[in-house]
Amino acid sequence: MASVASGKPYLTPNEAAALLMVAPATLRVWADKGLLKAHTTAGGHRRFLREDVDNFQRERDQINPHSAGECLRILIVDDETSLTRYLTALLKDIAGTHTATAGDGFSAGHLVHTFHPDVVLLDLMMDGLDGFQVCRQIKSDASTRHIRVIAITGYPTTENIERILAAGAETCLPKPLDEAKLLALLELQNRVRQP
Amino acid sequence: MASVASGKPYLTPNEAAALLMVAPATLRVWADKGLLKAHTTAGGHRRFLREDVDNFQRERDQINPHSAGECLRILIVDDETSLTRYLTALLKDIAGTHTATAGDGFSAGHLVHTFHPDVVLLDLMMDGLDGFQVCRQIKSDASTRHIRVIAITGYPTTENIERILAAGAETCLPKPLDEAKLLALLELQNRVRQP
DNA sequence: GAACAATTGGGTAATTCGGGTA
DNA sequence: GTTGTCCGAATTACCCAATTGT
Repeated sequence: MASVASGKPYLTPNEAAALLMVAPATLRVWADKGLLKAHTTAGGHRRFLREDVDNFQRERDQINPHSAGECLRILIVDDETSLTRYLTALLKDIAGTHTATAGDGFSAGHLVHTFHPDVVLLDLMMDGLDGFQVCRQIKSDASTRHIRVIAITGYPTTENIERILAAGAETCLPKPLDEAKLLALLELQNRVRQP
Repeated sequence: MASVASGKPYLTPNEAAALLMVAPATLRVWADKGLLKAHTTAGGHRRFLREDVDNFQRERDQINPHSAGECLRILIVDDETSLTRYLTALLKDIAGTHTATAGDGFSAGHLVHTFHPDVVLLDLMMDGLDGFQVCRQIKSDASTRHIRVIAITGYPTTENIERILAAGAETCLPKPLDEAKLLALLELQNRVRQP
């Protein structure tokens, strides 16, 4: 019955450096100077919170090309039009969101690079499309690794959940979808609904 | 299923200048004028996205940005490993070629943006992947439209051929593949074989 | 828990960059 | 419109021992 587990809530130096479009060595300089807030592991390695990285950029009036501005960009990957339509309707009424949908693998791979999503809502069981693979590929490429992946499945078995989390998803939500929980994950609970 | 991964997701001024075949000083002028989209690091250095540079290049003149290099980049899209292995073996012995393979839709969509192919060799009939759709999507996006698509099919019916050409493919080759014809299309007939 | 590959830290030297100007 | 050059500053490369994750 376990439905929610948390993935990795921090960024490694390499990931943070990629986000800031800078070499890892530069990130060390910034962290040492105190320009960028950094946490430290027991062994002395630096860890960064996405929030801190975003703030760091915002303070410098910079736009992160990967998570541009105030708008939360959400990519919905599912071959069932019923779910995509439901999710699109749910999210588009909330201020400050931007959604796109992919019904097949090629679209998904394409949009990951042209739509530049902050989050991917990913159905696990699709015809001819392996959600686990999709997640693994997103997480294995430097240019897309930072994208949050929230999995959705009608078969929330322990094995499926473990597999998708191992693939890099931060959470696995069961169907039918708990709206409140989804919005909480996206930090959209308190946003104003648009007319 | 992807076989080629890309490095950092951004370009430094020197790298971008090299791609555009101009001096770094010129790049600064273009960036300052807003002709070329640029981001900046915390220290004020400019950073460019491959995508933006490609788009700029394409707008500036109609020359394929990658044909400028010596190397012909070939993406093979097929879920049959037998054909991909055959094609990879055939092409990799030819000087000045670089190949990547995608066995599923997501990989294909991903590699179209990270591998930056000059040509896509596309099987039409794949499990869970519609080759016609893939071709149509490549041709409908400004950032990938310039990529040549050569279709391959075991069912070269008049209808299939017409459909894929309508979708934007430049040719449809029947299986079994005519090596000479393929190499002629790629303009590789006379290239030296590597040891 | 042990082995292994990948990543990181720290330090210094080398390179690249921005801006002004020609 | 594009490029060369100069200098201080920002970024990066390179080394290797330690840490991390699987």
